[in-house]
This record gives sequence, C-alpha cells and structure tokens, in this order.
Amino acid sequence: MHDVARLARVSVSTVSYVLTGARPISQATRDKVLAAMAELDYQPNAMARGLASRRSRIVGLLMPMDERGLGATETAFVTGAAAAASAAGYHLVLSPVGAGDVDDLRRLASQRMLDGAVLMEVQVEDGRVAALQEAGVPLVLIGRTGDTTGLSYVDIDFEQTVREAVDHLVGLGHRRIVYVNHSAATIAAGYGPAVRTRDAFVAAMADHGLAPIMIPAEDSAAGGRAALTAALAQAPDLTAVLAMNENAIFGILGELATRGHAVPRDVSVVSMVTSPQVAELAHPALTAMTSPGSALGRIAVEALLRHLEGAGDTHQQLLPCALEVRGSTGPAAGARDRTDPAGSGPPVT
Amino acid sequence: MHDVARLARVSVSTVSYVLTGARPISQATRDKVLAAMAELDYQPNAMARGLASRRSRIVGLLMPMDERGLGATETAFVTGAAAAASAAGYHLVLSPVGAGDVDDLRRLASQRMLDGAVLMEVQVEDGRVAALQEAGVPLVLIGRTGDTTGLSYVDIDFEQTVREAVDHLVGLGHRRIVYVNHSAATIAAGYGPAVRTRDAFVAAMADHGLAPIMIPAEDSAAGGRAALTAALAQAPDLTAVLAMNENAIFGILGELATRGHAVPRDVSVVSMVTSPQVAELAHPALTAMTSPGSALGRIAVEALLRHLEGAGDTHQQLLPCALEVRGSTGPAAGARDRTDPAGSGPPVT
DNA sequence: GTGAAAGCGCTAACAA
DNA sequence: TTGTTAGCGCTTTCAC
Repeated sequence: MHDVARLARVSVSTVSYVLTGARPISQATRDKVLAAMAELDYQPNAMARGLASRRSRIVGLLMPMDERGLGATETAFVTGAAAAASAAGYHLVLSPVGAGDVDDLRRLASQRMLDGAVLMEVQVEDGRVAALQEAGVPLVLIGRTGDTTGLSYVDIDFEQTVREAVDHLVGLGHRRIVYVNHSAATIAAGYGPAVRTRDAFVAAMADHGLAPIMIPAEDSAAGGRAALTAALAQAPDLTAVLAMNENAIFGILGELATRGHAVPRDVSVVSMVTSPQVAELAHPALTAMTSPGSALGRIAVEALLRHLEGAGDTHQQLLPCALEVRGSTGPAAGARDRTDPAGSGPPVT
Repeated sequence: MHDVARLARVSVSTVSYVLTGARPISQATRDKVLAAMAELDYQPNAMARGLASRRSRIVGLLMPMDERGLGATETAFVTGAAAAASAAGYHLVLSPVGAGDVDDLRRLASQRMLDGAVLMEVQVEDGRVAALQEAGVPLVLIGRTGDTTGLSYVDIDFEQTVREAVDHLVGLGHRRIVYVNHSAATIAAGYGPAVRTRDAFVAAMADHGLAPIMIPAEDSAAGGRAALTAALAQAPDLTAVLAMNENAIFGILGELATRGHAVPRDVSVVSMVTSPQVAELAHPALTAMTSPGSALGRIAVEALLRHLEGAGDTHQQLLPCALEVRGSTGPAAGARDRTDPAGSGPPVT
C-alpha cells in the first residue's frame, strides 16, 4: 500500500480512501491511485483491513450437513446467497455448522471472523441463534424459530403453498387426498415445515369440505413405501398423494407401481418444495411445488447486509412455492373397483 | 489479552505463548493464564492473530456448485474435511468457487485469507490451480488435473473400482455388459472420471476376453432412457449394465421397467461411485461401488495441513470404491429369447 | 522460563 | 480535497 501511495504520489490514507470510498476523492487522484494499484498488481490484505476496521467483510452461511447431502433446493439457497454477497463486495463462506455443534459456532463468532450470518435449516429451538446473539453477530434466518420476536427471517409460505397444491388436486376432482409428511418424531420435535404444512393441509382440506388424511414417513424410500401402505390401509379409495418428504417420494412411487396403481391414472402425486431436477428424476415427472430457492438466499443476504449497514428494523418475509404441473397429476378416476371401498362414504356405483 | 495478562500477573507475550505453544511455559504460569482466560471469557481476535502471524488458520474447500446440488458423496467429502480441519484447530470454509469464476478465487487468494485450499471436482484443465499457485497458496486436489507434476491429490482409484465391478458381474456369469458413461461432450472434454473409467472398462473386459460395449448418456433421467435404448439397439442380448452416471441411472431403471426387463432377473445393474443413500432410493436397491467419501476429504485436508507445516513432498494417493452388493445384481440369465440374439457370438441353445 | 517492544498492513480520527 | 498519525489485537524477535 505504501508502494502504491508512493507510485501515485499521494499518501497512504488517500489510497485507503480510494479503496473504502469512505470519503470523496477527486477523479484525477482516484485515477492515479487506481493506475498504481493495477501497475503493482496490488491486493489489500484482508486481515489487516479486518483488524483496522473491525469488520471482516465475511458473512457466514451456516448450513447443517447431514449425511443426506444437499438437495438442489438448498444448493439454490447457496448460489443465490453467494451471488448477493459477492455483488456487495462481501465474501460468503459456508460453514457446516449444525444445531449440534454450537461450540464451534460460538468460537467462530467470538473470534470476530463473521460480520454476520445466515442460518439455514433453522430448528424451532435453535442454539445457534442464542450463540450468535450473545456474540453480537447479526443474523438472518432461512426458516423460522418458534419465537421470531426481533429476528429477521425469510421462509417459504407453507400455508399458501399447501393451499395451492390442494386446490390443484381438488380442481382435478380429487377428494380423497393423503398428505405424507416427515416422520412422527420430526413433527413431534416441532420442525417448522412439518408442523406448518400439517396445519395448512387440515385447513385447506376443510375449506373444500374434505377430511384430511395424514401419514408420517421416515426420510427414506423405505419410509415412503411404508407410508403408502399405511395410507392405503387407512384410505383404500385415495386418489391423490401430496408428499412433503423428498426422500420418501421415490418409495411412494415405487410402492404405487408395485401395487399396480398407475400414476396419474389411478393416483395423482404432488411433491412439495421440490426442485425441478428432482421432479424430473421420476417417471412420469412429478408435478411439484417448486421452492423459490435462489431468491430465498439472495433476500436473506440482502437483509443481512442491510443490518450490517446499521438498519435496525427486522425483515420478515414469506415466499410461496410455485406450482409446476408435470406428468404425475391428472383427473381423479371416478368409480373404480377397489379391494375395500369402505370408509370413503357412500359406495359409488 | 492485556486484561488476561494483568489478571494472571504475567506479560502479554506470555499469554500469547500459552495460546500458540510456540515456546515452553511452566505449568504454574500456564495454569494461571488459562484460569484468567476462562475468568474473562477471553477469545483471541482472529484478524489480529492473522495479521501478526501472517496465517489465517483458514483453509478453503473450493466446491463448484452447479444447479444439480451436492450428492451424498460430495457431502461426505465436506464433512470428512471439516472434521479433519477442526481437529487441527483450523477453520474450514467452503467456497462455491467453480472452474468458472477464477477471478473471485484470485481475489480471495491474493488477499491472504486462505492458508491453503482443497479443490473439489477438479477439471483436466482447471484454472483454479494456476490462480492459487500464482498467489502462493498451497493446495491439494480431490480429483486430478491432466498434469499432476508437483501437485498433491487424492482421488478415486477408477481403474480398480471398474475392475471390481466388472469382476462382480462376470463372476455372476454376465458376458454382455454395457458401460453407461457420462455424456459424449463430457468425455471429449477429458473429464477425468469419464475418461479413466472408460479406459478401465475396456481393459477389464479385455482381461476377461470380452468385448466392451459403451454408451454415453446425458446427465438426466431422459439421458439414461435414451442410453438404454441405444444400448439395446447395439446389444439386444445385454444382461448387465454398469453405470457411472448417477443422474442417468434412474432413467435406465425406468426404461428397463418400461420394456419389461426385470432387475436383476433379466438385467443386472451396478452403479459406480454412488452413495448408499442414493443406492437405496431405487427398487430394488442398487448394487453399487461406494465411494470413500469422508476418507477422501479427511486425507486431503491432512495432506494440506502437512504442507502448511512446511512438508514439501507431494501427496498423491488413490482410493478404491467398495463393492456393496444389493438387490440389483444377480446371476446372468442363461439362454433367453430375445428379439435379436445376433452379435452375441454363437447362439446358446 | 519470562518480559519489553517493534511491528503485521491497514483504517479513521484529527489536522490542514 | 488531501496528509499525518495513532492505533486495531495480536505475534515474535531480542534481551534477560
């Protein structure tokens, strides 16, 4: 920096101000400095800047990494967030910090490495929130904790998303619709998406004067198979499945095929919060509620950066998923012979 | 730190030495200092340490993020790497830097934020390597560039992996085996895994006196369907498919089902470099070559840290995938009526 | 085994 | 509009 200043025949502070833009610099001077920087291939030292300014210009994206991996949906969060950070001159670092290893996070935060953080896969009770708040690190959630007072978040509008999915199916004439959620344990733990979609499903069905049928499923193909078996036991006359569980969906499809139920002729299937890539993996391709992936990431980072600039108001926003009709939904079959039509109301002839 | 020193009645340098372990400290003094640090809930400032020591204690995991997302395999790399870094007192930050945005990387590197880097999804010609080398940032690859002279890497032993897969199938009596690779464009671009497995397949088949049949496939379910169609056209009597393409595999399975070929009764399927999670998604579950995911990440970071400590030798290592037999492979059907047995050698009676 | 003090490369008052 | 300079919080010689 010294060298740049000398070459441009200005003081080091002028070079610094050109860099930070913290005070007006005449065009002539700025050009000289810029030329010198280019000439010397100068790059400011991040540590020194961080120490002097007390801002690292790094924001963390805290992203639990379980063995399941990242779906296309989560990846979209990341790319959206990274783009937004980069555009604002910040570095976005991903940190595989889950709700479990809060200690790791506490250290990271106390060491003043992070100017702020975006939390993914937020739990109802999420230790990471308190850890960051105690360390004085501004944060924005993707998802929601139980109590969001004073917290900024961006989340999927599950109510609206479920409603749209149900409307789509009801519009096709379906009346016996099963909702396959996450596992019972997950729901009991109060996992937001599971709880909210459950409640929304009950409400949406009620609006159509229909009875909700709901089945939990473990996050695996086997879980999906078991869930469908349970669903058929409970509602042999079901004509549509709405599934929240991206891991179980393939099991559901497999079990439907095994039992000779054709999709969408016999049973229509809608997958929630699913990326187009995953939807295309199935055959027929899945009608799905596509999550606003990169938009969520971008908005979260933009809100965070606004906080860093000192804007004190909290940002709370919900975005719906978009219905994308593919091959897995069709008109409800009218009368069909089933092994046991009981429980579906008066038998259809 | 000043406060810690005063409370412990030692000098700041002593506190620093307790922190870094750069010189012997008597047990009594160390205890006093540690007690003071705990008392004051002291956390050293990462920026200041980085500036003074010229080492950030951050290593980057450079991980291209395309829209497909991260598979379970890549996730295992990450968790393995993060664990290894954390154990050594380093922070592992993931950076979504692909072979494309080298400029971003160049900036990151020149700003001295990274003590070192691990590169994932390395291309044959990967601009990231030169960018890091020019910036003087030590690096380790997961995968390999075309010329690995002087570079450290950890990669999958594709030769051995393909050999084991072929041996498994031949051991079951299969002789007409089709290899479904990545797309022709990917192979032409010299993508390592595609090229290496192709060559290994030819060699392994030759060892058994068999003729290799190979079909490229786009990375999608549709690509898999097309590939299987092409394969059946070329070798109507095929009894086994070995697939490298995790995205195409579901299309292959779907097309087999559509055509009425049962797995594994009519056709056996082996999936390469596949995580157990994905293998379990299919029905029947896929016999697969499971990649040594977390081990790759761990070994890469350990090698990198050794470089940071000044060890100058390059680390080059190959790890094979492990064969995990599930439901998608079985004995080759002997004689079966096919539409066209021609091209399979003398007809079997 | 410990302490004193000179930076690390920048930013941001303060001064002009 | 620009220059001067005192730190930012630590590490690491150099001295004892």
